[in-house]
Amino acid sequence: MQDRKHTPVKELLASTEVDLEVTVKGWVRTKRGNAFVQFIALNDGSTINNIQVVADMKIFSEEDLKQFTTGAAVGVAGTLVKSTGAGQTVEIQATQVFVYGVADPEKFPLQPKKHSLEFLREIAHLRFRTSTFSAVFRIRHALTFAIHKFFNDRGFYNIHSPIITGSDAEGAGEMFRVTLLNAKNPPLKEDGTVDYSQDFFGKETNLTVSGQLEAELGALALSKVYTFGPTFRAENSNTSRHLAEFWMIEPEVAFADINDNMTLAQDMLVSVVKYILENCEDDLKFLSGRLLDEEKSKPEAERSPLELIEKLKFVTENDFVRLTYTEAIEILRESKPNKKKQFNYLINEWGADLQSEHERFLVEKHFKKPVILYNYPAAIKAFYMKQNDDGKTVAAMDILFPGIGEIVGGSQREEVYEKLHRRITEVGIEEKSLWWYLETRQFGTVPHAGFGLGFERLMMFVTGMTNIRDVIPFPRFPKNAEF
RNA sequence: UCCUUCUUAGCUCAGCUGGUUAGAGCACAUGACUGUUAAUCAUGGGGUCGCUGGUUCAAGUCCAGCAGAGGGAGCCA
Repeated sequence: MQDRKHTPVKELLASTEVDLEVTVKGWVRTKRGNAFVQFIALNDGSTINNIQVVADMKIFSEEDLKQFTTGAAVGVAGTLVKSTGAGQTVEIQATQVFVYGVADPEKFPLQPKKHSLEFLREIAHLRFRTSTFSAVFRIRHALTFAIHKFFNDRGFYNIHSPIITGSDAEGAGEMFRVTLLNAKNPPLKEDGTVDYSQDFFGKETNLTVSGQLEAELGALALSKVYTFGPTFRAENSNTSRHLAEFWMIEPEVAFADINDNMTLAQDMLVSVVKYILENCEDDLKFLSGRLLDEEKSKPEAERSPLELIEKLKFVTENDFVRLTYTEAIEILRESKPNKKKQFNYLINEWGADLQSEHERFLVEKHFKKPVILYNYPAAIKAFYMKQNDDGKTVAAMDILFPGIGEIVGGSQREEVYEKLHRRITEVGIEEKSLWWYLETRQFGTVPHAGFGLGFERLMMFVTGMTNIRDVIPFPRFPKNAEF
């Protein structure tokens, strides 16, 4: 049995031929039956669907199947036949069985029943074995592939930006320090502060919070590049939308402005969602059903008006709304919740930062579709963004998705040396820490633009999972680095 | 970090205004049943009621602290 070649369950289920001798290897999901015949639902992760193994108890003894319990790893040889039962088209009439690894039913935590996502998060080493998580992680693979495919098809080059960075000026959030210095007794400088010149890199280093600045350097030679890698934020964020370690996609394009940037982001989102709709139908159907079940327990007002697949199609079939920050403020100021003072933060004047409740209102109530907001007040945005001619806004854009909020944040970058330099001084960043970034504005600078897409946020949208900790295999968040 | 809710069997939960031996469903074990679809039916075992302290004749239940989790907010992707 061990040396016998086996066929993935996915292929067996798709087979149009029957009466074939086949071998299958996988994990037992459930076993049921009686003294005369036993049915085993077997899954090998190649698909969400199980194959049914039928064991005629005239051939097998009870002892043979005793270890075929939920979670056990087994091999089965037999004949692929048309099923006489209702739940499946084909099944395997077993002639030989083998147990690779037992799973003591008294101790194996997964049962053939619904478990809470919170419980499964505590056993992340086993949650791959559930239908929900196998579906989520198959989709995670497909989405990764679709993103690389989209950029490759468009002539982008993938850049590997560094994970350990010596730059502390990205300003995207708190960083994780990378050091080999003795925490109890670090070398000190004369003024009593830690002397990082004696550390491994001879300077302070951290885990990256963004690959954007490095991507810009690549774009100013290769024209179109993107990064797709892990990023780290040491923020004490305890929400269902934040992780300490997450994956980000950051394209950067030379000779491009804010409008090109918005178009690229929209095209990318539509393209990858389409890819998932076309290639992950079974998994999407399962997740959609799961979501419907979950929503049944919610009050009607909180339920989503569209089921998962409809929601994805809605994105691929409708244009995103584009409007400026200024227009958004007008809409919000005149909105019912603002006039009735239902917002926690009322919108009174231009310049206010938009809160989640405002973004939600625009996306979920007012437009009811993805919204791209652009031309934000300079005061509430990062130093590297292109300063518009009006003297008060920058060419920044955010894409807001229903249920998730900000999924993309990007901008045209400031390519004029003097303007960038002035802004860096204004916000109080040490100029010499960004000498290399500034220097690109002195040698062959061009207008360029890019954005950052939170991969896990996109995963949440595509899978309908509502907690970001459930769309990454081993989530990292405050007080948790298990596994 | 702030607000709020929660923590009872392996899992999902019930346990009212404190009152004798803490319940259910699923899972598990045993038995029954000739094709099941998270099979069904019967019987059975299984709990230091998150941790520490307090109030009380009496605490799963009330109070305080701590820890963890959920939801919301801030920061953002």
